[in-house]
Amino acid sequence: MSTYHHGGLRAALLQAAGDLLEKQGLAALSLREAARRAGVSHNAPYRHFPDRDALLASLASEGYRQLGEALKGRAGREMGEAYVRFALGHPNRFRLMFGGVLAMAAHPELREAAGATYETLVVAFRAQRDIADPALAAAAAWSLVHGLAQLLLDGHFPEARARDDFVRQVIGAVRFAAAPRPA
Amino acid sequence: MSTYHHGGLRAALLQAAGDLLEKQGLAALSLREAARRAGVSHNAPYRHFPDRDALLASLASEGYRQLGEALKGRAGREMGEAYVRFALGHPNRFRLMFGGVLAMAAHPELREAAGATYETLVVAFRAQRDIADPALAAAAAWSLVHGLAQLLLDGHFPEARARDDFVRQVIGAVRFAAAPRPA
DNA sequence: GATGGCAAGTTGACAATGACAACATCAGCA
DNA sequence: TGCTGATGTTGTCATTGTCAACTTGCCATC
Repeated sequence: MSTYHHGGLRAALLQAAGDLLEKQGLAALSLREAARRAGVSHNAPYRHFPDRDALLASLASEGYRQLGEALKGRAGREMGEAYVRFALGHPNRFRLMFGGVLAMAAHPELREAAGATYETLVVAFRAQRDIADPALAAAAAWSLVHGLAQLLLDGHFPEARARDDFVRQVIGAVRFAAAPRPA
Repeated sequence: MSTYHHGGLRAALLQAAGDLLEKQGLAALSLREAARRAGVSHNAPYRHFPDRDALLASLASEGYRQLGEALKGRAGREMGEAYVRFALGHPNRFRLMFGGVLAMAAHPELREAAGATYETLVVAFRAQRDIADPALAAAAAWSLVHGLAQLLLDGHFPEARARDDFVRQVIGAVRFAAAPRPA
């Protein structure tokens, strides 16, 4: 069987690149190494991705979908905790998604995946009737958990020995402005 | 005047690298380009920084100090807004500081600069007596503004046409748990 | 069943980069 | 005067992203 044509190279590359990213970090992720691991020549990836950034964008999009899955079905605090858990569980993927390496504008695929995930958040908040402005609350909630995740990842909360508790407490320390007057 | 010895190479490199970073982004920042701009050979930087990461760490430390300056003297909402303003005003520097490119642990200089800035935040909150747990509130506040900044930077809030107002509103949508009982 | 075209892979090349080693310059001090 | 160490320099290497040109082999069409 001639293996000249790989068959599922695109998927194999994403797999290899994902492995590299998660286990060794973004810096270790080169197109050539991914190609090596997929058992093809150093230029084969260009048949499936216009350039390195395109590969990264695909990995990030995967990440948004995974994150969306992790949030689905949860609400409130629980959703926030799931968000942070995802970030801590996939630090390098998370950083790729939000590290500003990729310009959202240049990768429509990214924008769509990210937008869909955000939508999950907004919907969850829209359900709670006693909140003044659900959209604003959703933005604030996302900001809170996102910032918390990022700062934990970067090691900015050394006092957080027991991460799960810390996360719960921080999220618990916040209230959202109630609807001014139930008119 | 023989210019064999530059005199202030370290500072000149930081200057050049800072320019590159802020104007063209992290990807465009190479040791060699910085050396070129400082008018020295491609290897001169190694006399002042062990490797590229060390240069980046210095740039990030500068950033923490600048951020500290921007926060100093402000409190509450105002401090939060200043935080976001700093991030939006120096996007690439901010991303370098928090993008996870640098491992805090590997650069003590970084840890110290970041810690000092965080201290400013905690102190500001400790002053407010009606808050249950100031340390927790500080962590939550930092998370909130940090996440907000990051998400804005990445373009995740396309609805935020009027950024300043949006920031004010999001920050305003949050309350911190009050002290349970003024014992 | 031959054939021609096109997607998918391959080899080869190039410039840029981070890093190492060996050499050059020069200020200050014994 | 002459040494020495910090600061710069030149030379070199492996790695990487990307472009160009060539190869393979499946599929449709005659």
